[in-house]
Amino acid sequence: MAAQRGEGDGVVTRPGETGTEAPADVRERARAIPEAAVARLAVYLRVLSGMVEQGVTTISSEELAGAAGVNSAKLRKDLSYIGSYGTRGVGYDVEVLVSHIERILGLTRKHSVAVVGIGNLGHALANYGGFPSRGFPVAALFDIDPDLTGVPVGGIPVDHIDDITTVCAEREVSIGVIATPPQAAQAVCDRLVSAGVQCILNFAPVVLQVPDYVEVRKVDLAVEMQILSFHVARRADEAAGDVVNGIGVDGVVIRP
Amino acid sequence: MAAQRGEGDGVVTRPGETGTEAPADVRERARAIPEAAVARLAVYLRVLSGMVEQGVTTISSEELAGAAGVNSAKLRKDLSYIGSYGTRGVGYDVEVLVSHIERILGLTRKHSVAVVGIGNLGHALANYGGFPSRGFPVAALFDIDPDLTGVPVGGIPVDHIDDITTVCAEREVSIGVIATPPQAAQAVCDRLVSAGVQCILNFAPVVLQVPDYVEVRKVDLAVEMQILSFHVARRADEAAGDVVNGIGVDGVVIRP
DNA sequence: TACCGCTTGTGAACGCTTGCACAAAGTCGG
DNA sequence: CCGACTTTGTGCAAGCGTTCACAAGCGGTA
Ligand SMILES: NC(=O)c1ccc[n+]([C@@H]2O[C@H](COP(=O)([O-])OP(=O)(O)OC[C@H]3O[C@@H](n4cnc5c(N)ncnc54)[C@H](O)[C@@H]3O)[C@@H](O)[C@H]2O)c1
Ligand SMILES: NC(=O)c1ccc[n+]([C@@H]2O[C@H](COP(=O)([O-])OP(=O)(O)OC[C@H]3O[C@@H](n4cnc5c(N)ncnc54)[C@H](O)[C@@H]3O)[C@@H](O)[C@H]2O)c1
Repeated sequence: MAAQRGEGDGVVTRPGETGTEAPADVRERARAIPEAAVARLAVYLRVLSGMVEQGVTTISSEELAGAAGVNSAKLRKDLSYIGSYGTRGVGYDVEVLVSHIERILGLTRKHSVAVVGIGNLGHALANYGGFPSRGFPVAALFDIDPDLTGVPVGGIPVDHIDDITTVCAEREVSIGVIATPPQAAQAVCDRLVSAGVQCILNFAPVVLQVPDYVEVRKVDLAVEMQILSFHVARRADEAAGDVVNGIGVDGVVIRP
Repeated sequence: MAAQRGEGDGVVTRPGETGTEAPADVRERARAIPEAAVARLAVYLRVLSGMVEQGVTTISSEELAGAAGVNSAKLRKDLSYIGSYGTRGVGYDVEVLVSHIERILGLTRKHSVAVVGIGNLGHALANYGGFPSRGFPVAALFDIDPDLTGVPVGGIPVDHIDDITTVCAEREVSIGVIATPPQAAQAVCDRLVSAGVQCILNFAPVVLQVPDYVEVRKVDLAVEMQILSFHVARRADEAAGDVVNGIGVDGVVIRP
């Protein structure tokens, strides 16, 4: 059972398995791409797509880094993971970069998405135009409520959860999105996995148990809020603690 | 202008500034809490809250780690950042742990939330019961659409975006949530900051520019999808590349 | 052609995070 | 009261990720 990855996670790169070390082949010098870099590549791609629309043809690492909110050295290192497509003294060709990032992220293929749980959040997701436009067509919607079955949401009729296996197979769903109440999330997850879905995006505030070969990412908004809350508290402590040499109200040093 | 933190970010802990080293005070031995640990503490808190409801009074690091999907050593280290509240040979008192995590995360105070942009996503957020129940009451809703002004959503009437400064001050909003179209996000962000909001959760797929003292976290679902897509591609390459010693179709080694 | 200035790509250092392994410390049964 | 067993808390080492700094490379110019 693999734990899912999520927002606050630090190191998530799969470590190269030691032990069965393959011979030092020349081709082995190419590196695996750190997951943190993958996440940033997706951001660069979005920024670059905007650049293309504005008619920008060339961009330097400094400019792109500024637009993406990262350090330019980090940006160059991230891009170096996918190859050397820049021109020294000039910068990067925007369209070339876009196509290479898309290739690495596997966006040359379409990835059909299924949303399970068509409540408040599920409706918003089904209606969201940002998924199809970025290569993730929403191909199926599921709910347990029989009153919803057949009702079109965002142009797609809702199927009953019991049909999940056949429908997912028919429509070649590769990504499942869980937007059910937390109590139902694990069961829904299990059904998605049985249906052959190997990538899951989970909005329910529960830790899902899945086989190792399934990739789970979670989005927990309450956790995001709590991290922000921590920073509010940190700031308050800082302000109050300045007079006592940086010691927070609870005796915990916030900034050493 | 500080870049916002988000899902895939790795190291986000503010490094202790070297140079002006304060005298080695006894109280200084306490450590700052790494941001990665803060995110996990929020998860532990959620799991522990569930335990309380189930009537569990004591839990070992092994059990809690399993329920939270992390290594038990990591869990113990995370908990050690906030103090020593376990009993050797027994485990942790669930309620004690809950209260201490809540204290560290600043949840003893209520943090009022304002949602800006009451469209598909804004409606879902306003109706979501998970925020108030975890200490984040939604105190204000804003939209630019005059037809929405005054309409109650999730029990709260929508205010016009032009009133953001006065309303946020009146209701002591400390967290702003941006759910507007991307084109409007930066302007909305600027207005929130002017209104004194120092913590922002951004759903719009844009990189926000904010002053250093403002904390931004972003949730970009398309980026999440693209990370999943990368793993799909990785897997496909792995399967295809097994015959050529782990080399992906593009010559990029996915798993060395 | 030779030089100059600019930008990329990357080796190396540094610091954070993780995971191991174990002493310390407490409980429980006898 | 003691000894065996359980579990915490943490020093330490290894692994990643970030950042610095600079040689290498390219276009433009004289
Ligand atoms: N609404 C939000 O803004 C928001 C924000 C963050 C997280 N979440 C989380 O997302 C999830 C959904 O939230 P929501 O507000 O949309 O809830 P909701 O109650 O509005 O919708 C849940 C839907 O899931 C369906 N459902 C229940 N059990 C099911 C099952 N076994 N199989 C298939 N469908 C099932 C229900 O019929 C309902 O339509 C929850 O876990 C919630 O914690 C929601
Ligand atoms: N719907 C989703 O599931 C989803 C998922 C991921 C990301 N997002 C992002 O969230 C944002 C909102 O998505 P949505 O689907 O709810 O869009 P939407 O068009 O349904 O709603 C946007 C709302 O913002 C309001 N608005 C526009 N300009 C404004 C301004 N200057 N000030 C205040 N309000 C303003 C509009 O009146 C509208 O009510 C977008 O940036 C989108 O990319 C949405």
